[in-house]
Amino acid sequence: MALLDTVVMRGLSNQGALSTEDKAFLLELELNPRHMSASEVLWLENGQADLFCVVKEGWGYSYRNLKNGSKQILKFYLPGDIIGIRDFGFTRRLASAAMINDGVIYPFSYQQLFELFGRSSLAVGIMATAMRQQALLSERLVYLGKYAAHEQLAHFLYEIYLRLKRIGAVEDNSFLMPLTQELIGDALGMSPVHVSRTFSMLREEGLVIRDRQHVKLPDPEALARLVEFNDSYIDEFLPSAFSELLRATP
Amino acid sequence: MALLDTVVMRGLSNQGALSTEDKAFLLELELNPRHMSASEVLWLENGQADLFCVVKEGWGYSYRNLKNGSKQILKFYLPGDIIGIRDFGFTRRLASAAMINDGVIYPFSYQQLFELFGRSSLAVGIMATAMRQQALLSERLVYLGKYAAHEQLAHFLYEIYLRLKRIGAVEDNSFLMPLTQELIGDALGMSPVHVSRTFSMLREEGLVIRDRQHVKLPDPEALARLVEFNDSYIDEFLPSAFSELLRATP
DNA sequence: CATTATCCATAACCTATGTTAAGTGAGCGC
DNA sequence: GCGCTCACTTAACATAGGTTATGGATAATG
Repeated sequence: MALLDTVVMRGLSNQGALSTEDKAFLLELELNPRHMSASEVLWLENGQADLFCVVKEGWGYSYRNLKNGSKQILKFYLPGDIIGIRDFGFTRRLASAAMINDGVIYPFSYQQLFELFGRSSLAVGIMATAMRQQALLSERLVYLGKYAAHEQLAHFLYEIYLRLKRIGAVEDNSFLMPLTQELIGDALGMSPVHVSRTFSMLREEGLVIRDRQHVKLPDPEALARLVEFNDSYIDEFLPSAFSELLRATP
Repeated sequence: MALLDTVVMRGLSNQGALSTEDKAFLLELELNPRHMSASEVLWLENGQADLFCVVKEGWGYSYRNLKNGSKQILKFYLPGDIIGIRDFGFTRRLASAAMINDGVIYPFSYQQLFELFGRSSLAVGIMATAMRQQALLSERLVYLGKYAAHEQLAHFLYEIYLRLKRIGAVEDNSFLMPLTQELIGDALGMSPVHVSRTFSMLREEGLVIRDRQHVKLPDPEALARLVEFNDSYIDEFLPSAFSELLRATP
């Protein structure tokens, strides 16, 4: 029962929180264990997201390949860890995953996970929202790790731009951003002075016009190109991933 | 119906995925809106984690205060965002949260969220696992943002140490770590050369002994002090947070 | 209107970390 | 045993970004 070997589950089980039904359900969930060899890829970025795995033996990791040829590792997975719930709520993988050394994993389908949430698509929605937040966090981590200040800031502004656009708070490529440069610095891990420098840089390149809280991106697409913005993680119409599942489970 | 104003929920609703029961449940969930003024704190790190909020108006942010006096912002929250599900599954807050400007928020209790998951503490377990992953991610982000290389590496090693200890893979303060310095560099956003330099530094200080994959931490507590490791996010016996809830909802 | 506090821009200087390169030792195939 | 390759170490040099400081807007306050 691989899922039971998960740290949290083991805790729940010890406390008697898992009902007999729960345990029966877990057994039902179980697919075949899969033996993996070192460096074997579990899935690639943009691949179909339809399952997650419990790592039984060996180490794995998830990572994003970057435009400059390097990669940013998001997380190492040790035995007992669950790999791949990150993408629950998305149709495609946001990051690749691979093994480091030989190991054994137990795959579970999202479909099964979905059934687990029972009748409430509300619960699914909450879960999806949480995963979407995590996606934003991961993306920021990637930029913190490997990109230069002007790329980070461009990425940050573009993200805000997209998120505001979703809720109709962008007009004529302009929006209100009630942040001081100090706050932005605290978010991007850079000194306020350098935030200012970097804003000046972007201004000179005609990418960002800013007057206090008023921000205008004259050419959002240019910004997006600069940072190779992968908007699937923010713009994807999440629930579509569920509508299929909903159809499958009447 | 603030929760319905959430991006994901709106999507679900549009697609007719929400049943009448779901919607009734949502209505029931609703507490009173709360008017917040600029800079007002929603909660502090280590405070009790018992609710989350939907931001209706204004901007908010979550952040961690760092030992060096600065802070790392984890996320900005815009209208329609949910703030505070991050801590679902923990008893205490892992990060503080505050408003940036004036606004309105709708609080919801974790208790209600818990009921939403219905009879399945399995679902709760999955959710908690996901949140725990996010906590690790946040912690890494904090270190990427504001700490020097040797602090980052020390933190990384201590995290691995704790995680391996949980699953009984540490003996006599030693463990097997099948990572190259290049992989570690890809995780910490630093060049492999600097990983080597930094390992040398930690070795000279007697904090880390390493021979290829064999790692020994002669004095784990010293490492923990060096990085002010907040182990609540990794070591907390998560399900205890639920046992109360379970008792409350027979 | 005067005063003060914020926020921001720019400059000069300093340091941590990236880059490139060369050398060492362990493992492994031949 | 010989010559690979791979992982690591150390050194010399380059640079992005931190730090400190100063001045100038703009907004808040009396």
